[in-house]
Amino acid sequence: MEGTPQKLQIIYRALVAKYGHQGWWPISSLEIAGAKKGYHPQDYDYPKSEQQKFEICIGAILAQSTKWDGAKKALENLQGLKASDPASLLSLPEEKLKEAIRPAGYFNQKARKIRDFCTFYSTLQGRAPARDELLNIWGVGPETADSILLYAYKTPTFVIDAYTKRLLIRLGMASESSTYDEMKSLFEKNLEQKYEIYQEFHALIVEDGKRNSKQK
DNA sequence: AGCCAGGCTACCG
DNA sequence: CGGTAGCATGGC
Repeated sequence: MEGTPQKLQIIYRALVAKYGHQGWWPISSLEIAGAKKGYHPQDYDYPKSEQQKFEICIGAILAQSTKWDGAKKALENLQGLKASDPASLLSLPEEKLKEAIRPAGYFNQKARKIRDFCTFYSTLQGRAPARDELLNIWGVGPETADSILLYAYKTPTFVIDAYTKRLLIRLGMASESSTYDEMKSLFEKNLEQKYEIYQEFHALIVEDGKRNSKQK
């Protein structure tokens, strides 16, 4: 794979040129402060607080197979209930939790996922989770685990989602049968292993994917 | 009015 | 293993 590194770097630069720096992961407190949609372009220091870090984790679960707006509304509802930390979430009655996260869809499953995640998160005592630990949580698969590691913990692990797979197939760099880990290592082996680049690249791919699916 | 979102689990052969 | 139904809401 001689041309692969250059290919990915060229795509990356082209996407930055086309859409500009994205500033993922969106953070609700920034939106309140006036940042566009809660994004923070070219500031890679987020999350800057424990609360923001936790919000990214829950947001990653809520955003599974759903539009971000729905996940965002769910996060806002939880904040309205003052349930933005593991202990508060765990003490929330089951029905209250489901009602709050309803806009994110799959609320029965996601309620369990959030509860299980909170239980795990509480055992961390502030340390970063290992990827395998995340994957052992019910409801956390590879994309959610990598999103949490990349955006909440600044770990240089690449996130593969449906848009990424479509892009790679379109570029002839993957096939329908390519596995998650194959595609993930394609990026990780051919790019500088910097979390800033991984964060930006994934966000750009999603932006590109959304626009392409809209116009067609 | 259907289709599909920034997936994952369970269960099938 | 690979393939797929089921999960649910909301916007277009």
